[in-house]
Amino acid sequence: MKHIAESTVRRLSLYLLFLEEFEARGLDTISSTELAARGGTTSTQVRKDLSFFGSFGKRGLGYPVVELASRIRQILGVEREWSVVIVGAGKIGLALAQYRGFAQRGFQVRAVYDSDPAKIGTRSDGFVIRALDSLPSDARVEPVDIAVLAVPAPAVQRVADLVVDAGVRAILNFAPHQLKVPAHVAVKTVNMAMELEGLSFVLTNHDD
Amino acid sequence: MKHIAESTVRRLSLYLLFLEEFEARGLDTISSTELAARGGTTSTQVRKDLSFFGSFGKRGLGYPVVELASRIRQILGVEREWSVVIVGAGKIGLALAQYRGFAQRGFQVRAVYDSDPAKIGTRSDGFVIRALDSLPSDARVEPVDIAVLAVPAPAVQRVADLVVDAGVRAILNFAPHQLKVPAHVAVKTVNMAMELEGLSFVLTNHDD
DNA sequence: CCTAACTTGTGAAGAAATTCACAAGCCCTG
DNA sequence: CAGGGCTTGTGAATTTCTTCACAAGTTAGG
Repeated sequence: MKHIAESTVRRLSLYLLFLEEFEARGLDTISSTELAARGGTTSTQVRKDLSFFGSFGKRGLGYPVVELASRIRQILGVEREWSVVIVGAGKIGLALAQYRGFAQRGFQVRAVYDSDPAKIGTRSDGFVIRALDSLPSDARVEPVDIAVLAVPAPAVQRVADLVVDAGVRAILNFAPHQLKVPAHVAVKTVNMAMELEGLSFVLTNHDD
Repeated sequence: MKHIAESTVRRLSLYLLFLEEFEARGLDTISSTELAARGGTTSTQVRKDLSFFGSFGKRGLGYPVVELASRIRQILGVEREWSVVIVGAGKIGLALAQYRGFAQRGFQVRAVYDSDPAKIGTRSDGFVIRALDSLPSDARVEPVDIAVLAVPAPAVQRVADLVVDAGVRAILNFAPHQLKVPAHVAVKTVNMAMELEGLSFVLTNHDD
């Protein structure tokens, strides 16, 4: 398959979000124009994005909502379940552990890890915090697809190395630190301060 | 000024992160190559990004670490303080309220709001949860630059409308919902499930 | 002071992403 | 069953972003 741009994948996620809203409202079909209006993009962009994966619409009519949603889920790989672990039982880690948005999309949080002895063994939101050291052996028993890292920046590279060694092939990193991982491991970093900086830039350089 | 790409701004944030590391390590100068290696980009990209804003380096030598960091802070508008409020005193909102990464960059969390009467008035991490209804009058007394929205998706548009009416000009949205706001308001949405979907896509379509 | 080894800054080239423009298909109405 | 009004799918054009290539400036060493 031709290389798909990251931006296209992000938009597909958005489209899926809207399709599920439309699905809930019982609509049968939706046009690229409606989908675009909802997501702040253009109808051409919607059609181009979808065209990379096939032809899902009917000319003159639009796209069948349920079917398109299902196809996008397939494309994104979210029609199956993914096994997720959270590393870091701080405020952010625990908030993520109980976040419903993950489960809704088939991301099953299996366990929460921490290296702080004071936290290990304690219960929070139905999770018993496990020792980080036990992650590799746990992962052998029950493979982990995605590790969410919510640990302090100075520790995150070490933790990333550990989860990669444990066979994890995708990492969602919340620490403000750029990870170095082998090529076969996918990483996304969410840097919340960076997002605010983006807003700060706009506020500062906005000519009004 | 020429229009600056979002991707450039994101990279500037990254450069600043690295520069502060270098600063802490006491290095005087840094080359575009070193900066690039650290952030997974190319030296040309670094120089091009910086060139939009001026010439900060010395040929043959590199960039003065402290000065470049300071200039980037200026460009991003983070050499000043920004007044931030959090709306939504759920797990995620409270985690964000106490997140140190914000304060480190001059983003001062002034207050946490919620509309749940059971939460209003309770104390958490040093914040007394305020009634969402009081946000507009609070904002008149002490202006709010940025609102961070950590409320359920169905409520977020209503909340966004409220904070925009209260004079907020930038929103960081954590709800999985695309906001509609007036043109003069800057919005960034962090959709955590969407990030996982991006990883899911890579895991699914990765040919190995 | 001259040369070698770096490094920046930047037009120009190249690649990638988005938008344009339109043929082709579908549905509804009369 | 013909025509009008929509809508998709997609090559081509355009715009945007990245990379190339190199002149020009700096330092260090002999």
